[in-house]
Amino acid sequence: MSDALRTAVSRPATLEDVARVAGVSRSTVSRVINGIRNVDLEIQETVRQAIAATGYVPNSAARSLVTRRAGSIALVLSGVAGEVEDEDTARNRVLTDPFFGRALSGVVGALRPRGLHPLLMVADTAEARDQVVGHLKQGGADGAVLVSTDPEDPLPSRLVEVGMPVVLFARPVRPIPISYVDLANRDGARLAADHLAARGCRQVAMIGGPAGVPAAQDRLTGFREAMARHGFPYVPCIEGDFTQRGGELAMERLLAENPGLDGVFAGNDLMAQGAMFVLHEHGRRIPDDVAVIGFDDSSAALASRPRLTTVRQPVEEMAAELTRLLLARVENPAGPVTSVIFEPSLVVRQSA
Amino acid sequence: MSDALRTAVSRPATLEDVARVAGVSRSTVSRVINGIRNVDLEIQETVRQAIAATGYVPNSAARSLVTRRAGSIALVLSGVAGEVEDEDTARNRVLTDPFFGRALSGVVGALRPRGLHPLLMVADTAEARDQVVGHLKQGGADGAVLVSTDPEDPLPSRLVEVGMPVVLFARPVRPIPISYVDLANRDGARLAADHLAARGCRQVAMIGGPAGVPAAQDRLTGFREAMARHGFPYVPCIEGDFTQRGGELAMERLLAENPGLDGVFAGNDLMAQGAMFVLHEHGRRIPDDVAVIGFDDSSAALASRPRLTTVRQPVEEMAAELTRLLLARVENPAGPVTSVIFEPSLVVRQSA
DNA sequence: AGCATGGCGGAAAGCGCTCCCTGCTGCCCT
DNA sequence: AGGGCAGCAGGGAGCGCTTTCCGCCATGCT
Repeated sequence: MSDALRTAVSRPATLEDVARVAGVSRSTVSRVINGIRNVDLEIQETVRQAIAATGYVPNSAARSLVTRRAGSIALVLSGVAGEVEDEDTARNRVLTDPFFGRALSGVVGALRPRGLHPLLMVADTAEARDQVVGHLKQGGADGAVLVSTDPEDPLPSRLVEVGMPVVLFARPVRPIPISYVDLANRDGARLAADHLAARGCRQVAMIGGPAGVPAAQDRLTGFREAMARHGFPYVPCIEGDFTQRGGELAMERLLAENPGLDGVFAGNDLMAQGAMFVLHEHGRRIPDDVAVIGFDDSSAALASRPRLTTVRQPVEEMAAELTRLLLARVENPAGPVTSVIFEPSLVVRQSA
Repeated sequence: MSDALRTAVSRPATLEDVARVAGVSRSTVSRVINGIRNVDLEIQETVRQAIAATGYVPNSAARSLVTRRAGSIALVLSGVAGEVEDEDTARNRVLTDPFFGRALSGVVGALRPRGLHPLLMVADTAEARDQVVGHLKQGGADGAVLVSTDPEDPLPSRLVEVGMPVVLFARPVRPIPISYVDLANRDGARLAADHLAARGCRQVAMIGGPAGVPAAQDRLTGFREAMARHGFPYVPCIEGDFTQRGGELAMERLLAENPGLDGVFAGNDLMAQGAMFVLHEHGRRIPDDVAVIGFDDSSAALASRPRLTTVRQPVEEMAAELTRLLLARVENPAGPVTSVIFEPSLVVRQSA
């Protein structure tokens, strides 16, 4: 026994070692460790002691080899390369975006109870995408949670084609058999419109997200529809790129074209923040002269002054649910493709 | 051949399959894939074609089993549990912190050329820490980059003890044999002090980080020393917790105790931002009435109005270097323990 | 011409684990 | 009282890969 202990120090203990110490076979030890089926209680105890004595930890590579399970899932950030910026800057922008942090938090939270951890992959170039596909095919992960910023991203369909369990944050542009979570974006936009109208705003405008992004389209459509119901048939909209800088630029133009503007709805909080800065520079008081509503309820909403009234998107819960969807698919790849749509809510603070 | 191709479709191709198609042995194929040693060029070509034809991808579990390399490294965020907040909130705060995003970006950037990806682990509870240690011992990752917010975090020494390649972001409180990167925090604080003094500030104060954090201590010491050289023997300091809210609270107190204050140095940008809000509420103009300097040069610095003058910490480069340090250690565990100290720089914008 | 030399490919031994299959024991049912 | 039939433990195959060892052949030397 002391011999067994000694070898355990030099070389990591194996099942064989534990079996020898416990005086049973490998199979029995394996049974105790995994689905404890058909093992005498007394023997179980002996084995457990032997495990403790040897300091045994199962080797995950060996286990993966036979079970064909990696025991990890990939979190892929895809299609993030801007056209002008370089790779590093683009990666940086995405990873620093509060949205990403919240999504990550949700994924981690959902994975934790299963003892799993996400493998973080950034697929911002064609080469990186190949690498991701390769890694998953190698069995480097059992499935992937995809957060794609580019609606034309080829990765989702590629992964679905190779039979990988994949789920998507946000509805895909083209219908493909894939589970996803999304937000009822139109409803969110309606919430904002109703609030602005109730405040008595008579000349509102929107700073939209990139035209190609479905969520951005839905927010615009929803906003315009709701405003139309309130008697405002046309709402001007300038397209932004979901960054603060983009919001500033859009606001400048909006203000130039509509000096009498008294309400702004931005496609996300970052752009709303940019808009508020510009409004401030132009001497407009918020919310007295111009009311501003954002979208997301990210940390930026609380970190701005005045504090931003915004449409809350429960990103953490959405990411957690998405992860659960993936896990279900990993368990049962033939299972149904499902999607869950979350309802937004309006968080009223000071800006509107 | 068509038969070989057909089976390759149903079941992932193995080395054996490739060997059969190429008409060589497993060993040869393996040699071609890895360190191409002693293989005839013509045969290499044949093998490569066979690989392409079968769509072969090496199974990483099998490879790991024999090479004893996981082919991934862990990025561990440790000791993040606040005392009052719940687990989810704490995790959220850390993952949403711009500092984390930048660090992550650096790690990913350094890993990319090697075709590696980080496994993200959050070790905020004792249980989670055990899980991390377990996972690493199982061979789930070849090493770990540790970003620890709590200076008393037991994880670094625990991992060093079990012989895991580990590196640390920021100098450990107690000296342990571990490679790390850090910033010359005192120099950074001096930069801020010199700038404030040069502006003609006569009554400056500081909003420090948590007293237990070495970096926070260094920034305070460095600032006080430099201010003393400028003829200001005492600089009041209120401790914050590196959050915007903490900065607001500290600023309120500072203002109450030193109404004539005309310069503030905050231990990080988030707190500086909070301070600016409070200053604004109290009718102080920035930088005319009160000059404000932050620390980090995070995205928050650019996202605030006026734009924050701050001490830049090259987090991305530091994280990248740290990752390289880890990789070196994984390659050669007996190698020397090294640490790299980065120099900060002052980024002058509008707030000071 | 014969022998050492070295480049090159194949055979086979595992890496540590899971899981199927077999065989043992003790019990119940007929 | 004998034949099954659970319940439980062990033997062993094999997951897909790397790597050592060995033997083959062609070359260069004496």
